Amino acid sequence: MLIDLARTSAAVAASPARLAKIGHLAELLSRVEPDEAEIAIAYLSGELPQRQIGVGWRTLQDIPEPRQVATATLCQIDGLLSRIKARTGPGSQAARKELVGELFRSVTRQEQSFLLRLLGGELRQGALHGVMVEAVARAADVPAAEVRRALTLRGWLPAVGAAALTGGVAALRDFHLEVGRPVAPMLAQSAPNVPAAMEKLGGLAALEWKIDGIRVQAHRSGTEIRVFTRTLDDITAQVPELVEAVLALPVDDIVLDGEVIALRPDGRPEPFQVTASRVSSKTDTARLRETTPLSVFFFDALRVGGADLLDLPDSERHEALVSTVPAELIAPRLVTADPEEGMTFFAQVLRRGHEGVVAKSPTTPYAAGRRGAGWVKVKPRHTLDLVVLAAEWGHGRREGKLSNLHLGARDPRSGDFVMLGKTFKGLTDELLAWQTERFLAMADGPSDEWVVRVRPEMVVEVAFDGVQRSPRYPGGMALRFARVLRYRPDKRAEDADTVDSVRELLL
DNA sequence: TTCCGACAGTGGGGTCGCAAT
DNA sequence: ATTGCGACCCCACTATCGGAA
Repeated sequence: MLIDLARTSAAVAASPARLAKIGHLAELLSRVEPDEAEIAIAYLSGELPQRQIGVGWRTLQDIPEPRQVATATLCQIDGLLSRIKARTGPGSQAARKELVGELFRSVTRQEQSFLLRLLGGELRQGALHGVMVEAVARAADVPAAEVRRALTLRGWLPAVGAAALTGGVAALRDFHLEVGRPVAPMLAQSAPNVPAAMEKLGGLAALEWKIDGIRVQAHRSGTEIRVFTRTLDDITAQVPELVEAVLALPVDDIVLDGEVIALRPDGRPEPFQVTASRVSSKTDTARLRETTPLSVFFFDALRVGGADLLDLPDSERHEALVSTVPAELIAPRLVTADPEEGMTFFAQVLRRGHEGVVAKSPTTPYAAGRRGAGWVKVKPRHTLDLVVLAAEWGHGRREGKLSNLHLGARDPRSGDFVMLGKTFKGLTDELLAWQTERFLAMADGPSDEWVVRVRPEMVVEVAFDGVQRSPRYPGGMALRFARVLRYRPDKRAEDADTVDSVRELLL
């Protein structure tokens, strides 16, 4: 029953202790029917078996009154969500809205609350994937490592969890790396500079170009090629250059990890926006590849010639990569234990216009789907002193606190401030409390339900990765990945950085 | 007893496709 | 032709729990 999940979710949200959350989830899983296990695991880890159904925050406004008695089963809900997803074409928005209304009319208030959070993509119960893996392990009475291993190879926890509940360890061992079925890619931690990254790895490190493009996982079985993104979406049709490159390799059973990027004729990278536009365009690919060709840089091999390499150390996987893929398709790499040499390599990468480096431990296996300690990325960081123009009320654990800051640079000609973007990052609870009080006292001008405008007096030091062209902001530029470093009460607005100094970074 | 790895949460800018206006 | 929504590309950072040291 849906009500069982709603109650479990509420209990999970109410217990701060992770072990207690795991206990609640495992208890539910231990009494779920086999044919509904997959749905239950998906919902309670914040996912839908349909993945996306075309319903977002807007469609979830104006929810009808609930009913009094809970009767909905998981299969009924799942069926309705599939019908919603299937609605496409003219009239589909109204049809979806109607079906969403039907869905919410058929459940109680507590179930509505659960479904709202689930469909809105914000479960807010302090448990998603990571906690659910532990809960599955406990409910199925199998080691969590076995669940994680199967998940690595299958990429979809509801399927793995359902198998564990019905078939135990034996069923989990049946999962293998399958060519054509994507594996959750390994992610990197970060460090402020190359020596720090190398120290994290224990000295010896393989440094590779960090390319500012789109992560790709390329599968080939015979002459069949499939290309997947970080979230395991299939983008094969959008990247014909990559398909041809993989088809030209001498091995026909292979899984590679890499990055695609649009390069200019001189070999320097286009801005990320250009690559993103090219890769997400589904029409006119033939013409686009003439004007904006894609290049690929592979940096890992998960399978070569029928052999799974996930558990091998990085150095051996890279050897396999080098022996199968031509050098011009591989991210340049330097193995060194010398921080000085590492810094030189970093400087060279930046001079060529690329984003930074990823330092890798030569000994670590491929930690699929995890932010493994074996990979550490390093990027340069810019900072500016900007002026707070407004602040937005936060959500969730930031409810009642002014959170998201509107940032402006000084325009020396007009004396006005030009907005360059927003940030909510880098703020501690203490800082959130302080700025809420402070900005309410500084409030000025028209404020609405979400935004409190303030007198442009408070200077804040902001770190960011770069400046990009913006179709949205008045100065035509915006900061990428802005985050607060600290407030500068010692500075006045007149001391803040100007739009001219920001524009210089746009080059 | 302290340290630190892993997770969840809180949102950022930009782009596309599609349906509605 | 334009606008709004949903989905997805890139992402940083803090708080917290609980096992490791």
